[in-house]
Amino acid sequence: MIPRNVAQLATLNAERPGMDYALERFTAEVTAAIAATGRVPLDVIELTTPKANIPADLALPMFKAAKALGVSPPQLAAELAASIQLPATGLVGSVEATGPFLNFSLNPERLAQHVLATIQAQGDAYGAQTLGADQTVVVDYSAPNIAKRMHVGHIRSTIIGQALVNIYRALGYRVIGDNHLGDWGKQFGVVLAAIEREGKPTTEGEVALADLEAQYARYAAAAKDDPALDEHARHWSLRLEQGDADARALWQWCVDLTMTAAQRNYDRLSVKIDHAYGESFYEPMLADVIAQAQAAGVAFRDEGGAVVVENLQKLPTFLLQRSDGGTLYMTRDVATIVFRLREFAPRALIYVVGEPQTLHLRQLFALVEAMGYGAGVTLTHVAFGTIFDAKGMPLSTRRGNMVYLEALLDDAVARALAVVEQKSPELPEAEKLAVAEAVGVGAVVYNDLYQDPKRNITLDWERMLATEGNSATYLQYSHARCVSILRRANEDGGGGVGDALTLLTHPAETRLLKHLARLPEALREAAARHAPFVIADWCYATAREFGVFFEQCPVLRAETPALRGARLRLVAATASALRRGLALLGIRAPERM
RNA sequence: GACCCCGUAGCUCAGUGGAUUAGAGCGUUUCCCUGCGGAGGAAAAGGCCGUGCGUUCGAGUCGCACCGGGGUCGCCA
Repeated sequence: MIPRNVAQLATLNAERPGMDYALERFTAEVTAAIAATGRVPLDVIELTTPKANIPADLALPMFKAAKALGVSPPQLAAELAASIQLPATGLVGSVEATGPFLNFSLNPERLAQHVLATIQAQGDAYGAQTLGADQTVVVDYSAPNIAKRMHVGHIRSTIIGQALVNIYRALGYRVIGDNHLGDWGKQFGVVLAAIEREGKPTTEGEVALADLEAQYARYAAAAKDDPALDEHARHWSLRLEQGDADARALWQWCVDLTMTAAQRNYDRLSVKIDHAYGESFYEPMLADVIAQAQAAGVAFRDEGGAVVVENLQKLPTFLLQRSDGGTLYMTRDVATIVFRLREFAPRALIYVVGEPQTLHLRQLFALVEAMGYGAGVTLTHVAFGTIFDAKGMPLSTRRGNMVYLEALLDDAVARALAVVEQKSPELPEAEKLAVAEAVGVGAVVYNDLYQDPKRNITLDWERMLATEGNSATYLQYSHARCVSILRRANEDGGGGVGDALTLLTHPAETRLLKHLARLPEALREAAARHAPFVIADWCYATAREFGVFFEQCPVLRAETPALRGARLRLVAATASALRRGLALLGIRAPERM
């Protein structure tokens, strides 16, 4: 649904007023100039971005066109280079034939003017687009279990999901985040029975949740040897499903306790989820789902009484209802999709769920389609890999190596605070704490977002909390340096003279400007691939280019006041854009650190 | 047994069909503070892109088969 081809994008952008980013305009100008020659059929114009070692910003490979015209690619390239007319005041600086390629370069002066004006005008919204206007996307993410602490199993869904929400919003989509709480099913009966047996924990917050987990574990262990306990737990879950007031009240108490604790984690992670309907919400719709599936002929009741779905797109057989009449999470997931389609009329439904659930979601999507709900909506599973401990073992409560989200954040912040104390002892205490919070939490978030979500992650404290290289800290540090320069410029009495942005033609300046200009494109790619790491990559490349610029181009002591003014504008834009990129990932950017 | 994901530098990762040099970071070895924040910058060394066939003018990228790692497969979520 999101075009990937650059030429397509140029066309698309031209049709959308209000979108006039430098690289899109550059591409449109190049496309128009090529078309104007009348030599190349429009349908073979496929512009590509040359590799870094090629001194050009856009290339037209001539292979296809040359074949169609019966000439050699280098010959056609040379011919076009000689005859093409470039707009005099546009962003295209030059065109050159290099072998079988026609290479186009940006005009540095006009690029500088365009990019800096855009970033300054857009501020915190830099990169905003209208691509998704009038289209709704529902993102299903986080999904903690009620009466339990959030652990590393939820952190990936939460962080990746929120980044995707931010990215889609930036593209203009109406995005609805839904927290599909694990608050139902047979296991919740055990929670209630355990509380009945041992009483509500008198502790608070995460500690109370830990107590509930312990109660749960004791009850489950006892029930192994005592069928009566198991039966009692089942009875509690039944009371819950039938709306028993006491059961419902106790359930609500658990939900409130869990969500209050979760909210503190969400606040620290800059996570805000629009809804939290949870599995329980769909209870009244389940009978209808089962009936519909049978009516549609995709499910049938077998001899044992279970409702079965088989031979669906060659997928393994699965159940929609247990033989004892109970429903399954598949049943609730179908109901959830039906509800979301009716309630939000989305164009796409995105599930940010772990890779082990791939088969379940394939079955779910196939079933929903077979029931006739597939039209006009794209169902996507953004599968993320598993987190292992330093020894490569899966994390589990039983194994005793489980890592809980709050503890993880606290630990990361404590370590960051030690670094802040060492590097910046002059900061006020309150600011030290704030910086440590941003740096520590940022490290945890970035550790999850800097690479493809599909990959498994091995928990490595040293790497996660790295303060150099491709790390959150490096990005935050780059931002703080920008702000520092701007602050000192103000203290010196003013930002410099005028806005002679055409002076920004030093190679380091031009490279930085080109990277800044790429954020809109990075946003589209990140959305199309459901891959926040594209934004992380952009942030990192920007910080690196700024680092080079910082070494090579003095700002406050620039050769002339005009150049100083222009460079200050570039620094301000870098700070703003970097802050924007980090915000998309849910990472805060302190002014000092 | 079937299906899904992964395999690129010692380690962690980008590279989603096109240019005689496959890119980063960490680690290793060297440099750079009489210039704005050294949580920086520059340089070097380090690769039969898991293996083998194929498709193509061209394959890290596409197809098939193997090998290695992770995962899933009717009454849990």
